[in-house]
Amino acid sequence: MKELFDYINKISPLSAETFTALQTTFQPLELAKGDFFIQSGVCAQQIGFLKSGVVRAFFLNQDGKEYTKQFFVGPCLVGAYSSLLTKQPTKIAQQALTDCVLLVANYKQLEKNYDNYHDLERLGRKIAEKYFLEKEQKEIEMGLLDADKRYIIMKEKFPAIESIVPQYYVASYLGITPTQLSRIRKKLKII
Amino acid sequence: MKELFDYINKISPLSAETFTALQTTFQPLELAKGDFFIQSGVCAQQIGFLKSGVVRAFFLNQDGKEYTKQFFVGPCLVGAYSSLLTKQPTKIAQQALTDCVLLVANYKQLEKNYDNYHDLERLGRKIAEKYFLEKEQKEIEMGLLDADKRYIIMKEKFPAIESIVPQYYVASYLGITPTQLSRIRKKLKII
DNA sequence: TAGATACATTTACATATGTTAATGTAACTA
DNA sequence: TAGTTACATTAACATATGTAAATGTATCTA
Repeated sequence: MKELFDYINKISPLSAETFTALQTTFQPLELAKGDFFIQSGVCAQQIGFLKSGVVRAFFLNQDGKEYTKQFFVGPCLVGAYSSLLTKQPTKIAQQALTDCVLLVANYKQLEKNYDNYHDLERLGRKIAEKYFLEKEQKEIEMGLLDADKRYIIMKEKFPAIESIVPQYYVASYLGITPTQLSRIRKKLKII
Repeated sequence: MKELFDYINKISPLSAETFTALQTTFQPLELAKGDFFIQSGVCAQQIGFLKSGVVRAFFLNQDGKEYTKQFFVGPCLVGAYSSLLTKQPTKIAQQALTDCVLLVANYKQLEKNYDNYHDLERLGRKIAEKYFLEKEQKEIEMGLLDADKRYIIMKEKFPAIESIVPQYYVASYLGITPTQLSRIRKKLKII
């Protein structure tokens, strides 16, 4: 539980009282490699704190084409955030790429506490703002940069990712095919 | 001021008291077509409520290439949100594409009120969450869809946009060149 | 060790998109 | 009205990326 406390406090500090109220709603959970934290099509109910492991969030369209939205590398929060917010079924699935250790909580229960704990509401705001900043960054990259530049940026952000996840997931994160990623890697090696 | 009140209440209702406190920080502002609400490179200080008019937010990279992140069609909020959050100079400029009527407020002053008014903090959370949802949607479109599909989606979302803004801004919103947009339009007309 | 499995790379060709420059078109202006 | 300005379209060619299939390369397993 200390890891969660430390992680949260870096985003927005909570009073001891608030954290105690929060604490009781979190339960331990373990995922084996390949397990889903959440499947596409269901309404998200849980938010998770990923203590260790790697999870990928991905979108699968009607043609069977996948887009890997994000890699979560613990410690961080996981969960189908947009589904939690909208109460609609999630279009984005989240799957463990390695064995994972988590703490999970029912999001509705957390939300209820917003009324009683102003500092928790602030945490909620800070988290939403943080997520917005991340999304905006990636949006700019996708709109403005070629895949090879996006690849370089990704390697700076997650230097180890290629040794953890298969190359076709990396390609899908970049919005390209494994073939094209192969070409880019080759090109960058030569340069 | 009523328009602002109505707009905000749809996102998250405020008490009369909170809204009164808020109200005093907003001042009227008019922008002529072509004016900048905020220039790239400066620290954003103001958040604006766009009563009427169209503003575009865009990113300009070192090569002089532009990416139009967003069209704001009033009534809605404008402002370099990421710069307001991070207190760093904005990389994203915002420019009036038509004459605009706004109410503007100093963001720091608003932020101060977060401490005193829980419902304002909630509004801040709801706005951040709303922005996140929009960004995530666009991210998926950019990662998964061809430009012609993105064009069709954009037309559904802003049916009038092409009659308001020049075509090269639309192209830049889609992450393509005017040339390519011209081809897509032609293709879609034939089909 | 031989085969199977899972993934990565390469090849050949097709399509989407970019670049540059020419041409078209409408609205404004002297 | 003729020229100018601002923008859109088109043309010709180059590059980035996709698709499908073959090949390469580890690692696992019987």
